[in-house]
Amino acid sequence: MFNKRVIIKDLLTWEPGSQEVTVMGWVRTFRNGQFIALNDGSTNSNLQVVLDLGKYGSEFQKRIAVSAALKINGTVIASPGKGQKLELKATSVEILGDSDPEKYPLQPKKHSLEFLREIAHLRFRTNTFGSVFRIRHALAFAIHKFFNDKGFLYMHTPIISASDAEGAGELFKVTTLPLENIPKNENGSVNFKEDFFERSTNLTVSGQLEAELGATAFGNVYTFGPTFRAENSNTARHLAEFWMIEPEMAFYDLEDNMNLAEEFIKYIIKYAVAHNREDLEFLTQRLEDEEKHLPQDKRSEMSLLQKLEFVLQHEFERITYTEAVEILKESNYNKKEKFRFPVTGWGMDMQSEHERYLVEKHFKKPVIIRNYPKEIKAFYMRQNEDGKTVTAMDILVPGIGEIVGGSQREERLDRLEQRMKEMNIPEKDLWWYLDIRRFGTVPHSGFGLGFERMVQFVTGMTNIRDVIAFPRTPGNAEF
RNA sequence: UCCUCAGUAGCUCAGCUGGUUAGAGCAUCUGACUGUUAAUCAGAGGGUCACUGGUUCAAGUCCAGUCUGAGGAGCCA
Repeated sequence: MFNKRVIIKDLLTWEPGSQEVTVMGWVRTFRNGQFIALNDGSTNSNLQVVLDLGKYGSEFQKRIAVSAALKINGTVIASPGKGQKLELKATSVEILGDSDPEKYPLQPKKHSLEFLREIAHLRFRTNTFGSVFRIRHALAFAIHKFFNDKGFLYMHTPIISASDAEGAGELFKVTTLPLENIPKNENGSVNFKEDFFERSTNLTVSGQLEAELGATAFGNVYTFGPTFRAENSNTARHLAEFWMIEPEMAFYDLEDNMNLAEEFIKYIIKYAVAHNREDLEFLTQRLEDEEKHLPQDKRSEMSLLQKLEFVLQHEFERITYTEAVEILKESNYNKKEKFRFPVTGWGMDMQSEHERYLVEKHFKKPVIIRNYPKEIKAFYMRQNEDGKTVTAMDILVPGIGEIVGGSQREERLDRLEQRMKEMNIPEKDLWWYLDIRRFGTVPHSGFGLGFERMVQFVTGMTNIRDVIAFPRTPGNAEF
């Protein structure tokens, strides 16, 4: 019988009254041969367990080492010591799993995030990663709740795909062909007829195109699944395997799309602020301690919790691409030539330093930029009447950059076909996508939100590798 | 992939213009103490100075290459 254990998070809210309970967890510290700080992952707060002096013998006490797993029976009493309201007076202690202190790498002290990344299988046992992953869970749950409450249908789009949806980026090939002896056609190309699917396939880079098929039947759908990009990107905000949320809505124009995206982002932040207060307070403190080493001008203007509250209380700034370029051109930064990449004018693809200037220096809050030049955006975005721009929108947030990319989709068959020709997208692979425009086509819109970037924004973690359990990046697929 | 910086004990780091047996805090081990909060006190063990090659009487320190990591850039979510 193991499931009668009391969860420490719940127990800590009790009024002590000599209740007899069983708790199980892992030792965080053992002080004075008498006091165990026990943690079961439900909260960063530890339960103080008090042992009777001399009752267990020194051999047994040695086994109460950091991260040993214990089952403890005891009574909940008011704590005479400072620092905790209650404690557990142990009546019996059982060691479920030993932890050799000579070999266990974690200590009750600060570790660098780089070091913890190398022991990702153990880093959940730290306060920082405990908080990050409880918040990650809460955000994932809030996302499903938000869409479910709005009547969206959760759609599972394929992981293995034959189409290169956005024409974007390098793909991971999926094959069962023998790598040491790949069957070839007469012209030397790979003979995919002999492959498992009898065609070339890869891991998905987006579920959007399939989600559009769902939206034009169910009205509102969303996907929430893994996404794969084989780009050789080595940055604090890119992963080869990441999770993406892609809502797709029929009868939505860009305005509706932006409204939904802003409401959505605020909803899930609000959920975390309401349900993960303790973890957010811990991470807020962590960031403040971190920034104590930095010079004054490098420190954040707001604490993590202040930043989240600020985002909740203010409208996102909404500007057009054209306005964004004007702001950049007129900025003191540009006039003093502080940008590494000069602002060349309309038609330029904004560099991250430009986006960061708009978000962090100029507006100091999330910004939605819409109506980009069609040349720098994907084929499926709806063309505006000016012949130059498409109804795209990106949402940029301080510290992270682009967190959402979306658009109204081109629902007019002739316009879509013309754009695909211009961009050399083969129509024959996407016949099903075009069919949607042939049979009851409707204005529709959607966006993609990078889940890990969202978790970064809410937790304040600066490296994306620290908000996913086992990060996949170039040269790294351990665990 | 490009640019910049770094790699010294299990962890975090010090080690000056090259010069004897390479240091500290924490952790670990031994002992003391016992209502502690990253407990405290005393002692002990622990190093291929990332790797390979070079310069030099002498290299942790200088040079070259390689590997690994971080920050920035590109690609993007």
